[in-house]
Parts: sequence; C-alpha cells; structure tokens
Amino acid sequence: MDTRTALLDSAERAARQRGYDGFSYANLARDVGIRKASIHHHFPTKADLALELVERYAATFADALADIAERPSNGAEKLRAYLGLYRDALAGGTQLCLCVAFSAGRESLSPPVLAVLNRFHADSIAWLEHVFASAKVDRSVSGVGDIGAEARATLALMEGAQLIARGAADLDQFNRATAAFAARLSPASRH
Amino acid sequence: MDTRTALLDSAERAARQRGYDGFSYANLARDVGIRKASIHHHFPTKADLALELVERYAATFADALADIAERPSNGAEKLRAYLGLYRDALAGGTQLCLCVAFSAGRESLSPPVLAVLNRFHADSIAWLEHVFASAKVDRSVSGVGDIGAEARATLALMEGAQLIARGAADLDQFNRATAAFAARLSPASRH
DNA sequence: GTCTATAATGGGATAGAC
DNA sequence: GTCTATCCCATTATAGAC
Repeated sequence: MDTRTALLDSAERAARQRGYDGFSYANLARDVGIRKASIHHHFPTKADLALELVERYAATFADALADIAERPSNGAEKLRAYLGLYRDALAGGTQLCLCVAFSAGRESLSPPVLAVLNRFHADSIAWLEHVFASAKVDRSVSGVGDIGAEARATLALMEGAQLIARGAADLDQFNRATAAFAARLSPASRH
Repeated sequence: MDTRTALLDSAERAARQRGYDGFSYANLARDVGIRKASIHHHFPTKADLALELVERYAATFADALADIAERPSNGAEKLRAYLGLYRDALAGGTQLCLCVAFSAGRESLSPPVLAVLNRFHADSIAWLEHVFASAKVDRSVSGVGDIGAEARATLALMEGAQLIARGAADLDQFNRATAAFAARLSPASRH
C-alpha cells in the first residue's frame, strides 16, 4: 500500500483512540515502518495531516449518508442505517467517530480542521432534519416532533452513546443507550 | 484563597476547556501566580492533581444528585433539575462536564483516575435508573420504557448535547438537543 | 522518498537555597 | 511554601546526504 495512505490509516486509528494530542509522528513512524522525519515529506506539519485526515473522514461519512439517502427506503430504515454507522464506528468499543474524538481536544486544532469539523456537524444535522421530515410524512418513526430538535437530539445521542460505550469498552452499552431510539423506528419490512 | 484550591480551580477550568493533555503546570503557574516548580509541592505529579480534581468534581456532582433526590418532588422535576446541572456545567458553551472532557483523552489517564471516572458513570446511571423507576410510578414522565435503557439514553443525551453545544460555542444548541427530552417531563406545579 | 542528525521547544519532575 | 536552576524526555520540525 501507498505510504501516504498507510500513514493516514495509522493516524486515523490512533486519533480515534486517543484524540489529536494523543498521537505523535513517532507513533506513526513505528506503526508504518519508516522514520518520523520521513513523514514530513508526506505531511509537512501535523496540522496538515489532521486536515487531510478529517477531510477524508468527512468525505467517507458524507458518501455513506448520501448512499443511505438514495436508497428507496422509508425514514425509519434510513435512521436504522444511520445508527448502524455509529455502532460500526465504535469498532467494538475501542474507537470513536473521528469527529467526537477531535471534539474533545478542540483547542489544539488548527482553524481549517475546526472548520471541517463544524461543517461535518452542520451537514449531519441537515441530513437528519431531512430524514426526520420524510419520516414525518411516511409515518415510519413514532412521535416525531420538531425536526431541528429531533436532528440535534439524535446526533447528541449517537455521540454520547459512543462515549459511554468507549468508557466501558463495551459495545452493548451503545445498544442499550440507543434502544429507546431504535424502538421508535418501525420494523424493517421483509421484502 | 488557599493556593491549593486555586490550583485545583484553575486546573478544572483548563481541563474542562482543553482536556487532560491540554493543560500544563506552566499554564497553572501563570494563572495562579506562582512558579511551576511550586505546584509539585501541592501535587507531586500531574496524575495526583488529576485524581484529586476528578474526585472533587465527582463528590460535588454526587452531592448535587443527592440533593435533588432528597427533594419532595416527582420524577419529572428531578430530571429537570438533572438537565439543569448539565446545562449549567456548559458555562454558556465554553466548558464541558469534567468527565466528558476527560473521556476523550482517556488513554492518557492514570488507572486511579479512570476508576473514579467509571464510578462516576456507574453512579450516574444508577441514580437515573432510580429516578426513572419512580417516574414510572408517579407518571410524571411520558413513555418511560426499560429503566436501564432510559438511564443510559439520558446520560448519552446529556454528554452528546454538551459536545454539540461546545462545538458551536452556543448554549442554545444544548437546549435544542434536549428539547424533546424536556417535553416528556410533566410541567412543574405552581405550588 | 527515505535516511541520519540536529535543532528548538515545551512537557513533567527534582534538588536545594531561602 | 516558594523560589532558582537544572534534568530528562518527548514533541514537532528542518537540513542535507543518499
């Protein structure tokens, strides 16, 4: 594999486990098998690396959301898939969504990275608002209230449930924290 | 004020803004007005400081929960007060609950600090389970399902809503994310 | 593209005078 | 209890050979 990609992969794993301040070029160098000075050839500064990391992550996530949105499914099924994204991102209780992991050490981040993070949040909320709006029409989700509030509550629930599960290193904590939310979603139809 | 207390206060502010890795003895020294070497007289290592910090915070929080629990109020009013604790902890969008702030850089923390953090979470969940159980009886909260799931979902919602509000540096984001939850609580009676 | 070598900085921590 | 002075280490980053 491409050294550059290997570095990004290694950095993503580390960042999602330990946050931005929690990984160093020395870690990456050991992990990838080159010297730390060589990393600067690919990413001149750590801020450059972080920016590309978060951009790549946001793009991948946005693709996943677009993929879900395009499916010919109702609101409940889209939200179930959304829930699955956050469950999978936990990697069994060891990792967080990169944006949650970066949200903590926020003050260490460069302005461009913060900008991507904020966009990620705004896009997520907009996507959720859209899905909740369609769910209100197709009646596949019970008790849908104000769309903006639903979207923010859902995002908060995902991020908080990740923190709880990560703290306990136990994926089941995520499932329990999101059980009531999942119960609002009408069952998947058996095609 | 006591130098020791001033150091703890300064450290708490810094930690809740920037996480464990995000503050240093140099910061505290500048803030409190002594030299950084002097801090070691009060707290030999940073792990010692962090432990006392998190213990003090957990104790204060536990007192607040006990205070709420002892009030002659129904489940809804207790949960409203709980919500208020997390809203106030945001300090208008600039700070997180210490346990949320520490949850991120988890891997940097010493085992004793992690232990206090885990106890904090467990105690919070137990407290919430108890309140939801009583709310099920007094019918002051709508649609109460499984107690354990309700408790974990509520904790996750608080923590996630804090992250969202902090990211936007806007307290109102917290209110919006928790609006649906607040709407489940029966209105406060006018004595 | 990767290496060795080396800044330059900042971190936590210690010794010992006052 | 606080200070100065110092240590050791890890960090990001650069220069220049190969």
